[in-house]
Amino acid sequence: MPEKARVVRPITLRDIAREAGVSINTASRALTGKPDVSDKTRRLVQAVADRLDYRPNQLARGLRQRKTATIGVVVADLANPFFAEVAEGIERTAAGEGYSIIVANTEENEERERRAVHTLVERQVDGILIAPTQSSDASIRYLLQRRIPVVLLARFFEHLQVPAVINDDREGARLAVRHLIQRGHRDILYLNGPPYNSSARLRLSGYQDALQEAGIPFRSSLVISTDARAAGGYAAIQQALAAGLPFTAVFCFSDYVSFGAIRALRQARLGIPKDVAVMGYDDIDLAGLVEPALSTVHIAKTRLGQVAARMLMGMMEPSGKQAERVGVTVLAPQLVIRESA
Amino acid sequence: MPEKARVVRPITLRDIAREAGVSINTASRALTGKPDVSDKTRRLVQAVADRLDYRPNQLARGLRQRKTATIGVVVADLANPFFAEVAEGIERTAAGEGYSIIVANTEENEERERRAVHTLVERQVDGILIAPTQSSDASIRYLLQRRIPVVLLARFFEHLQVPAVINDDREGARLAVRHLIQRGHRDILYLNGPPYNSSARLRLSGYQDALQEAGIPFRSSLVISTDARAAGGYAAIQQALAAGLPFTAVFCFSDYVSFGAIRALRQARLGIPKDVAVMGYDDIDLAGLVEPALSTVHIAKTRLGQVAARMLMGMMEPSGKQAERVGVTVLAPQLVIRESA
DNA sequence: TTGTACGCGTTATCAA
DNA sequence: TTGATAACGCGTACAA
Repeated sequence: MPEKARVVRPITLRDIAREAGVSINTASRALTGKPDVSDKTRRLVQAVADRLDYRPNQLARGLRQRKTATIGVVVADLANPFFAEVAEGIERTAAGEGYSIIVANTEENEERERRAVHTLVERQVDGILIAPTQSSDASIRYLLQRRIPVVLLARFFEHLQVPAVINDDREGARLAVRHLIQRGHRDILYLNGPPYNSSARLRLSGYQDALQEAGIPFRSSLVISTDARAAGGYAAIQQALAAGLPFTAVFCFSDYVSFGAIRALRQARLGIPKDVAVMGYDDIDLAGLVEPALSTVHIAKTRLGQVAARMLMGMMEPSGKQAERVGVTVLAPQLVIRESA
Repeated sequence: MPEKARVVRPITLRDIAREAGVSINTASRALTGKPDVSDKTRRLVQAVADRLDYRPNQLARGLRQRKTATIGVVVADLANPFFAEVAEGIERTAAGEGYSIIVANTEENEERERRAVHTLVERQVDGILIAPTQSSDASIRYLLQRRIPVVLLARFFEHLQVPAVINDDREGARLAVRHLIQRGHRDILYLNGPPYNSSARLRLSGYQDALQEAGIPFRSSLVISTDARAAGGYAAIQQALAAGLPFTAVFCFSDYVSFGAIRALRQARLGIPKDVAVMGYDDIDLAGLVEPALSTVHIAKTRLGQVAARMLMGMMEPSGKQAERVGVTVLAPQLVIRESA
């Protein structure tokens, strides 16, 4: 007959206290490094805790302290290298300060975002980092109203005063398109992201800025909205080619879109950059590894995550700044010229 | 003088109870869908809760129930598309069942893994999914000893009986190398991962299997260990070329390694697959988008995450299976022939 | 069907 | 310097 598995009850402060012959209170103070504990008892308690491998229950601690050392991270798509790198920057920074992160995916879905935010609130996270689906700002307003520290990632709302860490999208697009123009292109296709996305709007402005500087008239027919994925870039190029749109260069909303676009161009037997130049945006890891190496606009993704996390942790301190006083941090984009343009 | 910001105290069950004119207990039972509550009071309580936008404190609930509906996820590198996709599969599955995930990165560092596991234990996660750094099994043994449900991701320990969801690495490598042999290659370089990694060992076996089947003698000089990153693949090829190693094909531990290898081959003016055929492993998103499109071995990454999450959630149920009875799930790899080999 | 009392494990307050 | 006591917000016996 098999022995019944003995369920090991976790060691609590009470166990430590009993074993060390002190009160629970004293055990707590000793272990949390509070003053007003004699060195002798502190060492004793510490020794017992070590021996029993005591692990404080952070649930109980959080309940009591109204502070969980947890940050909620809400992104559109974890599998997207852009967000994955941002998340990595956040995780590293948070872990360094003793914070854990709860991660939720929205897939750009408003309802999933709503649920994710509620879940995080119920789990008493100390603050939230979120790349908002911008079809609605309800979740953000909800957090503001509940006075929960929040910092937006990579996107922002013009009409809402919320701290954010973003890339200078307008400038980045300007740099990219200016580069294409310098290489002699005048018919530049722009495969943009979805219009509700703040980056998409700003990059479109940057695209227009660069054209205007060069005295090239803007043609809305050369701007195609995509879903910002590779398939979108692929489809958009096919569509452009079929429609007989005249272009010698393509500026893409993201590196992913570029990869799709390049694939479609190749299938049409167009050489890159010989026949058509291509520029991406984001500078994901693989951009420099493919053939032709992708010319693109670099965003400091881990840095973005790191800065956002630091900003949030600052707001979460007892004496931390209020959201209204934090503002928006804008990261400078950087042009990366490789082979595709 | 600025008005002092009134901190809005969160709504608790007590507030609901008072407002609805019932006891806290009744409020709780009404909201958690327990029986023994009249429809009338249930509706009343529910209405009050909705009106006040009540959010149950999951810390308190978890403390009381000894169950947090939280899964700890420990991976080597979130920014690696492989783990990012696995994580996505986990998140989706978990969220669908009301679970949240706390994510930690180890960067293959044993010490970070140790800390991550302790943190998760202290936060009372109901179970842990982990891609173990395999330089040590201490963290895994710790979890087993504490009887915390754990499922390994993509890697496993021969000497430890721990549930795991893995890819059939040996078979995958066999398929890849067999394919190269069928294309007429006999001098096949293998850029392997680090030797402590279980996948690296198994894929090496698969490589040897395929050679043996074809009666090709194994030469250890054709196996180079890399750090499984693009830079590693790049360096390994340079080294192989410099050493004058004879090879007409390269099998790589991962797609990332392939990209690095391809870059180095190109710089040496070698055509792919004309002069050298290249096969990867993983089939990350971008493998099919680059030029030449990468031939590789497909791993169902989101599926791996999904299966692992389901397995873990099964073990976490009160009547759930014990770890010893769960076993290892092996996912079948799939050969994907594109252009590079 | 409803309410009272207690405990989950911790920290904070206050008195000794 | 230490200890008793009361929370934190919720769920669960048990009694009404």
